[in-house]
Amino acid sequence: MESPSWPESLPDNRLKAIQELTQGQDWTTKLQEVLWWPEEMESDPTSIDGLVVQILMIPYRSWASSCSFKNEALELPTCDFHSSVSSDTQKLEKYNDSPKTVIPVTIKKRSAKRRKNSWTSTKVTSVLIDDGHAWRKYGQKEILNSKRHRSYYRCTYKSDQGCQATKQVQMIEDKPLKYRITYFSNHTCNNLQRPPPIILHSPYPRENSMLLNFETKELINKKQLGPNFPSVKQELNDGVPSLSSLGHNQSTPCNYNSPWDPSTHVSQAPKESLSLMSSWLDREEMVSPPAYSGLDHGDIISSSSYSSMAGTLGYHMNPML
DNA sequence: ATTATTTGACCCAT
DNA sequence: ATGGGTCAAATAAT
Repeated sequence: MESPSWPESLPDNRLKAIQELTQGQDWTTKLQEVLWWPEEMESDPTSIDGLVVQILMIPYRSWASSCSFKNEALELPTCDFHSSVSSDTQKLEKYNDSPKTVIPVTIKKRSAKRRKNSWTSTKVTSVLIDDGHAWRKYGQKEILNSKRHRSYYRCTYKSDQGCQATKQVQMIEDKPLKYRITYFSNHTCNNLQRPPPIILHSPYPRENSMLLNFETKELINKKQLGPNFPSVKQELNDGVPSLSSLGHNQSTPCNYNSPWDPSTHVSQAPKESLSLMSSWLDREEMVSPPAYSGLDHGDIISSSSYSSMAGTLGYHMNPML
């Protein structure tokens, strides 16, 4: 994975922590994809398991990487990076040694064009799946050489939080029904108005509604769980669970001297699962332009993908399962 | 010039 | 009041 260009003045351990978090964001995005479109992924359950373990290890590893600061707080310049996302519309003008430096940005007043080198991900699906994000349709157009229109969606929180995520939905076939869904840019918003999409819906919910049990690696029909199965919202605090809610239940207070080790709470993935994971990561359809890691600086901390996945994982820490 | 994409005002449902 | 869809116009890319 190619790391973004960080200021040279950042200490190695801080850079490492940043890279750990960046890697975690990338993995959670991939795990989200396999959960949203399991029929398109030839993934082995053990590879999912390994991926989950790796993701859960991220807070621990990034903490371990940064703990050599001892009494120095880990002051990642999240807000500054967030506003310094490299794009046509935002220009980084200055960055000096201090992580607290406020980076002046120039915002172009109006651009009707998406940045050329933005991250994209394309999926073809027979059902329009609720991907867990809030979208607002902002346009629809008949496309040349196609009988069917293309719909344009932007993140609901674009005005609130400046989230640049957009998606396009276009029907490409009637029989069998097929839609091409193209996502542009990662979500940078923190809002999770709806539960993470661990419950997968289709037009035929009785047949396809299911849950993924990380411990047994089995897909469970929702109806098997009965009507009292808790909703995700019960586990979330303001939609975004804290790390402590991820790693500790109520009866296990956080001990900062011995950080929670997720590998002891989730069935340990065999080493082979990591290689399996790598193999299907190679197959997945993320499309990134050259020399672009698919991550904006701001994604490292505030990625909704990470938050969403954190919610998902927190949910499955519920003893109900 | 043509086409694709985005903005912003407007309308409607809740 | 608020949120989401529609649509004409503006803007960018080719």
